[in-house]
This record gives sequence, C-alpha cells and structure tokens, in this order.
Amino acid sequence: MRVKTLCLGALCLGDATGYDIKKLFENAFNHFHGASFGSIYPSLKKLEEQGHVSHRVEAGEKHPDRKLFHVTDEGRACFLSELAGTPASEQLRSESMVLLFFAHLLPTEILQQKLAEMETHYSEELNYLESLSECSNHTSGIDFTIGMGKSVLRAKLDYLHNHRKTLLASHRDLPDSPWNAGCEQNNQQAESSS
Amino acid sequence: MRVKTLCLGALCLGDATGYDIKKLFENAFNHFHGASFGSIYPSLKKLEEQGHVSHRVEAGEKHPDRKLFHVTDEGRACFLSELAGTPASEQLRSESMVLLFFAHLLPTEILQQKLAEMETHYSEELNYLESLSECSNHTSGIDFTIGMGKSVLRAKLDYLHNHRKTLLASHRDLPDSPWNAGCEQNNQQAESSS
DNA sequence: TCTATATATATCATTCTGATATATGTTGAC
DNA sequence: GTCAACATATATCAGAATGATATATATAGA
Repeated sequence: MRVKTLCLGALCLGDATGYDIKKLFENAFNHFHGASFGSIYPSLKKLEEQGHVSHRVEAGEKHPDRKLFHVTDEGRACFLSELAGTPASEQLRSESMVLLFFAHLLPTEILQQKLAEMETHYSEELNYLESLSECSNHTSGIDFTIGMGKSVLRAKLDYLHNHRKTLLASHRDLPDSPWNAGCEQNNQQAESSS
Repeated sequence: MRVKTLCLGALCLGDATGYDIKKLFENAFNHFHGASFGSIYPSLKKLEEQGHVSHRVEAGEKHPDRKLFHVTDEGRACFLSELAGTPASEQLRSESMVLLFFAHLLPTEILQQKLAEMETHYSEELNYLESLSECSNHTSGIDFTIGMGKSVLRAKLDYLHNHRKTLLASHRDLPDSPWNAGCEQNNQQAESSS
C-alpha cells in the first residue's frame, strides 16, 4: 500500500501536519508499516493536487509554521474505496532471520549477541504494545491489531527461549574463518574521519 | 539489508544465476525477505565491478544462455564481515493490519472477506514451511528460522480464530457510507480497455 | 495448434529510504 | 547562565527497490 494512501487514512482520523503523520507512523502504525518524511511530504503534495486533501497554515508562536491538512469528501471516499479494494497481504523484512539463516558462518560470540539483541527488541516492542492496549479509546479493529501484535511477539519470545540452547549447542566456530579480511567498501555505517 | 548483500549471501550457498537467486528469494528467503529482478541484476553487476563475484557464460542448448555467478574470496570475506556488523532488526509491512486498523470504515461483508483472505494466506504459508521442515539437509540456523516462522504463523491463526467473532460482533455497517463515490484515479489495478 | 508456464536477462518510470539542510523552542546539565 | 541535546516543523536529494514491461526459447497440456 502506497504511503499516499496511508496518509489519506491518517487524515481520516483527524486533521494533522506532515510531522504529526510521521509520529503516527512511528507510534501507532509502527508495528505494521513505516514511512519517512521523504515519502510523506511529497504524498501530501500530490494528494492536494488531486483534491483529496486541503491545508491551512497555522502561524507559529511557540513553534514553526504548521501546514494543517484536512481530508476532503472526495479524499475520504477515495480512501474507503481503496481500502475495500486492497487485498489482505503482508511481508516481513527481517535482518534477524537473515542473520540466523547464515548462523553457521558467524562466530559463536556474535551469534549470542544477535540472539540477545533480538530478545531485547521483541521485549521492548511487547512492552510498548502492552502500554498501548491500556488506553481505552480504541476501536475494536485497532484493539485487534494490537492484540495480534502482542500474540506474535509472545510467540517469538517463547520460540527464542525454547530453541536458543539447541541452536547454540549445534553451533561450532569455524577453525580459520577469514575474520580479518574485512571489506571496507561496504561497511560505510562506520565512522568517517573528522 | 541491501539486496546486494543478500545476493552475495545467496552465492555463498553455491554458484547461481540471477534467475536462481530470484527463486531463492521466492522460496527459502520468502518468509523474511523479498527482492525483484530489477534489484537483483543491477546488484550482480555492481558486485562484479567491485570484484566480489565473477561469472562464466554457459551456452544454452535447452535453455537461454546462463550467466553463472561465483563468489570470490574477497566477496566471501565481505559478506562475513557485513553479516557480523548487521544489527538484528525487523520490519513488517502488512496491508492486513492496515485494513483491520481501519475496520470501522469497512462494510461487514468486506471485513469478513479480508479476514478469510488472511486465514488462507497464513494457512498456505504454514503448509509451505511445514513442507520445508521435512527436508533434512538444513543447517541448524535454517531450521531455527523455519521453526520461528511456523510458530509465528500458528500464533496468527490462533489469534484470528479466537478473536474474529469478537471483532465482527462489535462491528456495525455505517448507515450511509459513500460507497458509490469511488475514486477512479487511484484504482488502476483494474482492467484497461483492450 | 495454441496457450500457458518455465527458463533466462535486462531496462525503466515511479516510489521509498535515509541523509541532509534549515529554523526555532524547550529542557536539563554543569 | 550558557550550551548541548532534543522536539517541532518543512523540504529536498542521491541512491535503492518495486513492479511492469520487453525479448527469446522450450516444454507441457488442452
């Protein structure tokens, strides 16, 4: 589903700025869909050109000027028909699973570290969803997505606890892996000279 | 994780063509990472420019010419160091959850249809993973990813069975939703005139 | 025979990410 | 009291990925 459509959906929940929508993607939507400023602002621009949203500028006193967006009737109708026409599907993009798929190529120490990272991430997200479900003003659909998310995270944590030892037990370090032959070309997440 | 890196990883499992790698993404990798031809072929090109892979052409008798790719020592070392440096993380992109998040805007009939679609997809993927785990030649890491996938799918199916009725019970059709005011501009998945 | 599917490579417009630039207000540290 | 870090707010851009399309041949089935 296009970010443009998601933005339209977000605005169906109430008027908002691009920044507000970004926060929605980081919070409420986060556990099933992300989006960056680089897609949100252009989307709002196009939606306005198509007449699906309009905006008014709120002059800032204690904050920068805000462009407050609002769905038009056409925009709302468009979102509803797109929603109904969207097939139910999902797609995972998991570095964790890639790491485990190639676990036999990793030294035991690193593998243990990755498993610990996974547990931390799953626990943190579960805590977040549990805090969300304490709020009482959700629609039943939203409660359903939160509940589904919690179930999935509990299943992941359980699986991790029950199978971690087995994985590590059958894991052996390779005797002479070329661990110092690292390739710098693609490790650009590292520090640059300052 | 970049498709380029995943291609390198795929080639660490054995020599392959771009087409073979696509099949790997569709099968083994499918439940945690996808990739299209439009990213695989350019990735292989760049990997070759960087000296991480090489290729030889197999002239085709019963098939088109094949470019069989092979990892170099540098490529293998590069993949290992990238793998170790990749943080464990994951990200879901789920149209199903978006649909449910906005369930209150959908007519009951459509909502039921989406829930049925979800169940079908989850069941099919579970069957696929169960058929995969019957093969006995997997590393323990691969078994772990398959097992995790199965656990997650079972959790999703359980949740769906246990909460479907509650969701539908609290769901009411809106009295006069503008269901005929559909917007054609964005419904371009429909048929074109022929 | 004719269609659909599988093998195989390649390109392209559109879309999305992740980084960066620009400004201002607030909060907390020292 | 100053200074860094963070939150609010908008916008753009290079690079990466998607999904579609083009091209060609072989096989299987209707």
